[in-house]
Amino acid sequence: MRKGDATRARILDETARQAALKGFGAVSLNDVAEAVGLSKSGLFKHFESKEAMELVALEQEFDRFVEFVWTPAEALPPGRARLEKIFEGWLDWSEVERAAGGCLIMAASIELDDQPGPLRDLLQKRVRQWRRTLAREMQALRDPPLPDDEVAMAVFQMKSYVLGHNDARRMLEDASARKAARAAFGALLDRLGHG
Amino acid sequence: MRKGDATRARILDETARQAALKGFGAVSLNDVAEAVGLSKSGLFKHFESKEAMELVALEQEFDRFVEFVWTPAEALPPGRARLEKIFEGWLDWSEVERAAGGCLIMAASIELDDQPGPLRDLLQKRVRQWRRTLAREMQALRDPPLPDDEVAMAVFQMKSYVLGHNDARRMLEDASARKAARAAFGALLDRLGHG
DNA sequence: ACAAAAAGTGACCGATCGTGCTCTTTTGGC
DNA sequence: GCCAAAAGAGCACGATCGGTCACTTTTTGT
Repeated sequence: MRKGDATRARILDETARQAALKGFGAVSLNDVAEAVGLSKSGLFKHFESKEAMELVALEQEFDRFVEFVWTPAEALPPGRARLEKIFEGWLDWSEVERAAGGCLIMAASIELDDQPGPLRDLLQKRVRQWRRTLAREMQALRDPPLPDDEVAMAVFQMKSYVLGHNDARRMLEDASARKAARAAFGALLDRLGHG
Repeated sequence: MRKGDATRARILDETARQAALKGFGAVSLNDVAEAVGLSKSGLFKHFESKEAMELVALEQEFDRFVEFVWTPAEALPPGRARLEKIFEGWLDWSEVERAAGGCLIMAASIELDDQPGPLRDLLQKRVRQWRRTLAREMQALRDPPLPDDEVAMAVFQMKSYVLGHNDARRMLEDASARKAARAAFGALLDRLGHG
């Protein structure tokens, strides 16, 4: 069964890649199968349906995100340095990840925000979970900790800058996007720091 | 020929509605035709291809955006009040517009950012144009005007908050999204005001 | 080495995709 | 009211969609 696991992993990779590029709705089983060197029916030995395949691919993408963005930051002590590490890792992720397709999570968030189903449910669950993680890190910035609504506002702004960076970088092709995002986030931390 | 124009307008409306809901790639001529009460082939009397139809629909969506967000603000004198009006109008647009589908422009930006073609070209052109408009308004905030890079940063943050609001509102279903966006933008204007 | 289980193929299904064609109905200018 | 032109219907096309099934090949545990 080890051979099968490797194939399964390649299928999931390719699914995530194509979903980031063209959207989940536009992923074709034929294209995925061809890209991994399988026949279309071969896919069904690993997943019972296209939707099930996409669900696992999205789940795996979140795991990869956590490992890429969170795990390196976890080594640092809670506080500003850790938050900056998270932020930089997040920007890296949306630039580097999946080669040309951009961040699958952001793309899926917009594509699925009005299409009920298991994909949307998973997305909502994990994105909320990530937001709680960010809130916890924000609270570690100050002692005594910030009130909840101020933390929520800070998290809102942090995520906004990541989204803005993605938009500026990918759609506008603005080379200074990262500088702007970094400056905005730094200023946010400054404000929180000596409030 | 007036009858034809009315039908054409309904086709474009429906195309934009479905594109906002499911993405341009997932719009089906059959669905559009059915929704406007036409046969599929009837669509081709108004547009020579699906892509041409989508292109006009997107163009019209930008015109609508300008009228909805910019035109009401234009009545106010340049400065903070006008910028606040723009920002509020922008948030309204992304909440109200197209009923359930969210803002087509944001959705298309993410869907098409890596898919070359006329749709992407149009998108890029109009989004850049809108950004220049915002920059001009930001410059009117101070006398002497802000340096260009500070203006660019302010525009970056403004758009980021709109994107963040959209994400929080639609994906996270966070009822306080608007409050957070408004607070963040107000603070940005404060910083710019007495810099 | 051998059998069982897993992995993968190819043909095929009904549905739907975008699009072209011919034909009929409707509309607007005179 | 007539007539050309515009608007639209209906059908069929080749391609592709997700998915099934019977069959063959490969891998794995023993």
